[in-house]
Amino acid sequence: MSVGRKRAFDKTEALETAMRVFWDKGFNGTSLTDLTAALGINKPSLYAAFGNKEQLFTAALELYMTQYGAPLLQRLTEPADAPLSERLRAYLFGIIDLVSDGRSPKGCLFVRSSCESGGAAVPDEISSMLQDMGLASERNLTKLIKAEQRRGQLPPDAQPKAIAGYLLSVMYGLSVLARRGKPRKELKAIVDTAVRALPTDVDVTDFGSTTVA
Amino acid sequence: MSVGRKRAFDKTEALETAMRVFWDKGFNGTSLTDLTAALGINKPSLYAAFGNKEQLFTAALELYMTQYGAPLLQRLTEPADAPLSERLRAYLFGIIDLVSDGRSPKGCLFVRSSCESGGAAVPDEISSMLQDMGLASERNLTKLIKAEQRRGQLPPDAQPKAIAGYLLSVMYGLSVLARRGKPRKELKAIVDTAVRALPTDVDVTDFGSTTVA
DNA sequence: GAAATTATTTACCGATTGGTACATAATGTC
DNA sequence: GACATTATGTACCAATCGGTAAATAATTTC
Repeated sequence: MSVGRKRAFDKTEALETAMRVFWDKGFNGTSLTDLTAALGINKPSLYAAFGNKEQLFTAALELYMTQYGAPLLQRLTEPADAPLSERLRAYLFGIIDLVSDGRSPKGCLFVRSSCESGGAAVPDEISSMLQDMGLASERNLTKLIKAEQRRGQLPPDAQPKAIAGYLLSVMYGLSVLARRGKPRKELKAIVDTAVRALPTDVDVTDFGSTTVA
Repeated sequence: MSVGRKRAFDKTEALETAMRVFWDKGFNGTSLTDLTAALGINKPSLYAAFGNKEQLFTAALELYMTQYGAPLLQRLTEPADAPLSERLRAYLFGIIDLVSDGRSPKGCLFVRSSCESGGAAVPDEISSMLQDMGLASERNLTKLIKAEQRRGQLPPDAQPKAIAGYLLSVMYGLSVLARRGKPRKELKAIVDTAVRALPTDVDVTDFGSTTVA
């Protein structure tokens, strides 16, 4: 197999730990000392395994999105026979569980990093990565909303892009409120309000386009 | 009047500039060199005028809230004869103008600072200040919603706390999206969706509590 | 004009930052 | 066991961090 001395730590596990440190302290707020202390390894080992701080952060962010963010997406489509409002509710409840889990830092790593980035305080590569992730998730959500509209889960005059942006806005807001420590129960009440408010589950089967008069 | 050498810079103006640096780079991302460079003064002058970095930040945050945030609040109550939905719309449009103004850093200083704080990466005093501000604005908004409900601008079964949280959530989300550079027009479409969705402006004058059958 | 007071300038402080050179230890190949 | 290869530990680097001591410049009071 591989030649040379074996790594004394689990790389996947170390990345997971690093992710949580960034999640808690942000990119700028996390020092190499924070990382090596949390991972229990020295700097040369960290650099040999992950490159530099910036590369470690991008790897951690990718892990976060694929391991924590992406799995929730299936709640948006399954079960397919459930009304859209219920699937949205399930999805947003999943987001709440993620951003207000007592075992993890409060809030969302992606949201906090997005707020931190943009200026000159964060490397450009990280900023553009966050930008791309944000735009991609927005496109995907818009596409999904459009499909739901075609299925009759939303009125024909609804604007998928605005609705997708609206949902993202609520999601991001939940993350900020969770970071502040807002209790899970209250976050769920917000989601209930946000979902109930949407023009979903209107019965748009065409049983009379002319009003009843 | 005052004795001794006169300050060579305008303190108010300097605080305004410092605020914009923090707004752009965050507390951790802003160095004293960033500040002294932007203000055109050197460190001892900065320390003599504002204390230390932490105190300068809190002063900047307070300026931000009173000068940029607070004035928008009157749109929530005036004109008093306008429907609640229109006032909410006007308020949120004001927020959009604030967080996506080309002449200022994108996003909201309060939101980005809230995301940055909480962990050990930001001094406790700043974190608790942000916490207090957040809770205060939530209380105020809830109180306002309750009053509107009493005036009949919201149905009696609406939950003021959840609605206030919902509005804050949308607001905060808008700030995150604005930070990412989402165009103003799209942000306004989101607000339209968010406000139209609310159960406002329902005519709750009691013209029949029993359904029509 | 002397004294007291306040601001600015220069130069510096110890600590920490992200990052690395180098010697040593452990592993597989031959 | 010799050798190539990879990881670890120590010790270090220049640069920057937040913050300050001390000398000088400007201003009011007397």
